[in-house]
Amino acid sequence: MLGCAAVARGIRGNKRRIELLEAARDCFSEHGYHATSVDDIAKRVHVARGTFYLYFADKRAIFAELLAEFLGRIAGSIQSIDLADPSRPPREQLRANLLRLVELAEGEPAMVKLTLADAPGLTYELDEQLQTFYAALRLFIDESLQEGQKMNLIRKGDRQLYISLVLGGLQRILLDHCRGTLALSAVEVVDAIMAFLNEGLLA
Amino acid sequence: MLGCAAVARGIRGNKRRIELLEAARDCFSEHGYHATSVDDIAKRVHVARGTFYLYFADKRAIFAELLAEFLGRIAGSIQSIDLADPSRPPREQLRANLLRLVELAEGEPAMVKLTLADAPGLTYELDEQLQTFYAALRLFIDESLQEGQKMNLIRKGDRQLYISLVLGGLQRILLDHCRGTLALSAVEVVDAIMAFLNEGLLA
Amino acid sequence: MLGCAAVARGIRGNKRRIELLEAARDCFSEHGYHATSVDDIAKRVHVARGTFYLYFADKRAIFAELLAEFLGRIAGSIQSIDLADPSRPPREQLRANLLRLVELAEGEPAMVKLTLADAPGLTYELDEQLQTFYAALRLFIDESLQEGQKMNLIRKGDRQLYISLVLGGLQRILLDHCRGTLALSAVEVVDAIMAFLNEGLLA
Amino acid sequence: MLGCAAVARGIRGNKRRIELLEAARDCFSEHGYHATSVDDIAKRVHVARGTFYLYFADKRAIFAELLAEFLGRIAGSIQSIDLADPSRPPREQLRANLLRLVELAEGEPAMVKLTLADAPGLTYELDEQLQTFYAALRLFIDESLQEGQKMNLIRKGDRQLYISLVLGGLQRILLDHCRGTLALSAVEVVDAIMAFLNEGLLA
DNA sequence: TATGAATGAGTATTCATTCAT
DNA sequence: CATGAATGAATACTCATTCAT
Repeated sequence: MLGCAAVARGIRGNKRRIELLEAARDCFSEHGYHATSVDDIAKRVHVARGTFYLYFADKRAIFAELLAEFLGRIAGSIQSIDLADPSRPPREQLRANLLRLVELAEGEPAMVKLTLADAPGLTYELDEQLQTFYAALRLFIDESLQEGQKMNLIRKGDRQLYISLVLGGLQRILLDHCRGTLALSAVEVVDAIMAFLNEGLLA
Repeated sequence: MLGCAAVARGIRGNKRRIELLEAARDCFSEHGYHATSVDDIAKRVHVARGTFYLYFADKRAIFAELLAEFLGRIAGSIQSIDLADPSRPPREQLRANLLRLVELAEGEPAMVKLTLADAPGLTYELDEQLQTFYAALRLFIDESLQEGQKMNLIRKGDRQLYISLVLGGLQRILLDHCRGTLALSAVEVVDAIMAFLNEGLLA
Repeated sequence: MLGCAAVARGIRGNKRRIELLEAARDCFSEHGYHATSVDDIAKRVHVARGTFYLYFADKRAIFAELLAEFLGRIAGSIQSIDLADPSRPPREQLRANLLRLVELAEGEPAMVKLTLADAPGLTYELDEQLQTFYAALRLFIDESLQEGQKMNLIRKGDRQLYISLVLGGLQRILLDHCRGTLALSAVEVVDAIMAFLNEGLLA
Repeated sequence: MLGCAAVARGIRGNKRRIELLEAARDCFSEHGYHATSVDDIAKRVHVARGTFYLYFADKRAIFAELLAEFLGRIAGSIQSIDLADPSRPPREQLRANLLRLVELAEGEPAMVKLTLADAPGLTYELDEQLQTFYAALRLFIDESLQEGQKMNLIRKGDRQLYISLVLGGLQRILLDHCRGTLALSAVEVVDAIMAFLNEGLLA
């Protein structure tokens, strides 16, 4: 879990760090950021409060690190679509992207909740962190859509609105999927999204 | 006599209540729930802290009331679609619903932010409040979709997933629209959504 | 006591402020700055911890205010020596200055201890505050000495060293006088200092 | 054999002790006692925190030891004045004492600051330590003055006050001299003090 | 109705000190 | 001798809430 971002402080120290990160992730996602005290996190690892501060500057720091790490994994799961590759049609590549995303979310339901439901509006700095990520993501998607529109793979229309629509829809689906509200497999989710993108909702 | 006096007080009292509600709405949307103190709200109305508690039980109460009132207005703006009315085809009715929603949001950007970005994950009780609303909304939409699928107006497929997708997309659009990120008029936004629902994104 | 520097917050509030200032002065002088907690100060006034923060931003603020107020009173007790006034010879004026100083100190033994023994080396900001005061004081004395040297009222020699010697001696005397170590009256103390300035120590 | 090993350890251990003492002296004089953590001291010697506690019981202990050592050296630099020695007139002996003191201070500016500016008001125990030293010093000076007064070498007057005045003045001069505020050589400083003691300040 | 002084529970954070390795 | 991870007591500070006026 939690990738292998932090390597400092030797192997022992890193283990404790990761324990704390996982405990924080679970506390935050169960009770929210504000309702979680540093002591809650420390207690969950059976460690004294002071120990927490050996590894993280403060409460925000551990949240920011959780967030940064997960946003990084999300970014890593998205691959640029190669329109020229004859062996992999664009729709296949898009589908693969969606599938990786859904599977990543499935494996980290707590982080999905933190990232999509709790993080927005927590702190100015955290919001910055998120805005930066989303701005980059939207830019990336915008360029892909523009390319697609040129090649008539994507319908004409306001791309920013399309992005909002798709991004929002996808976020909601990931959240609901992780919560178990949607009783579908990853593949079924992706297929349904693809169908929607292909034909819309109205017959 | 007493009655009259009481009513008079009631009316003035109501004015104060509304001032406080508006002040709270603006404080919350500007700085977030936790970064807003009861004193901030009271000061914005040029009233003492104690006065706040004459009108609201506590801080959560005023947020809950703001939320309930706005969710009520959202619910009120959505009209059931009458499939039998020959003078108003279903798509027209759906379009009208969306337009009312977008215009409602346009008029209350602060409440849109509070409802969609800040409220989730604030408190257990607030989450309950939201879940209840969304559950009812989803149920309502689900029934409409079911009806529409029966009559071949809506494509087959997992309705819950469709709802998540559309709801999430719509929420994101409302948020971005209120933030001014989307440089479109209400009608243009609605048209684009309708186009998406009609044909999807991929050409 | 404690002058009338703060007038804000109405009469009631000012009373509480002054109570807190006096409590802080006594706590600090009895146990030192670091060994005094905000709670100690509040308890001494039979008031809750939070009340302290209604009147002072933090612990340093109340110390800084005590110090500033007392340094102000010291400055106010020192009068420029008018060499031209035939009715009041310079020595008389110097004597009067010293007497005012000793009497001021006698009335505020706690503040003497805080200012002379505890304040130096507490905080960077506090040190600044003191340095500024002493720099101004030394400058003032230096000008007086220079004038005196011109008129042959003061012996030639390095003025900065003289100032250090006299200032240090005076501080020590004030401290010891307030502690009761010196079993003398204010007038006797002043007379002895004057004798020393006149003739030195060695016969 | 064991003895030799123990001594060897003792010698190395002593080296570490001294390194720690010097590091502590510099940390304390740079940032003050409270702003210096045990870790700061240990880090300065490139040693782990735990190592500190192999040599000193706690933080106060190392400060107390620094202080005791320096007070000891001060005491050692002061020689009893032999009034009977015809080859060395009393003023010469006094002058020599002052010169030794100023030169000692010049060589240890950090300790001068610690002893004169920081130590007073730090801890009850430390204050005791200082009071004991000063009491002994004052007693010693008092006896010398008494002797001097008997022989008409010292002016009549309250000896305790004289001591306060001279001690305070001397302390201030040593501090300012170490800070470089006084732009004089050790000899010049001593000469000025002697002139002051001889004739006072007023012409 | 309105006030605002007072409350005190709640938390983040620091750091001297210990101890297993 | 040396380490440094772990400890947890100690404290400053915030802020929702109350209540006497």
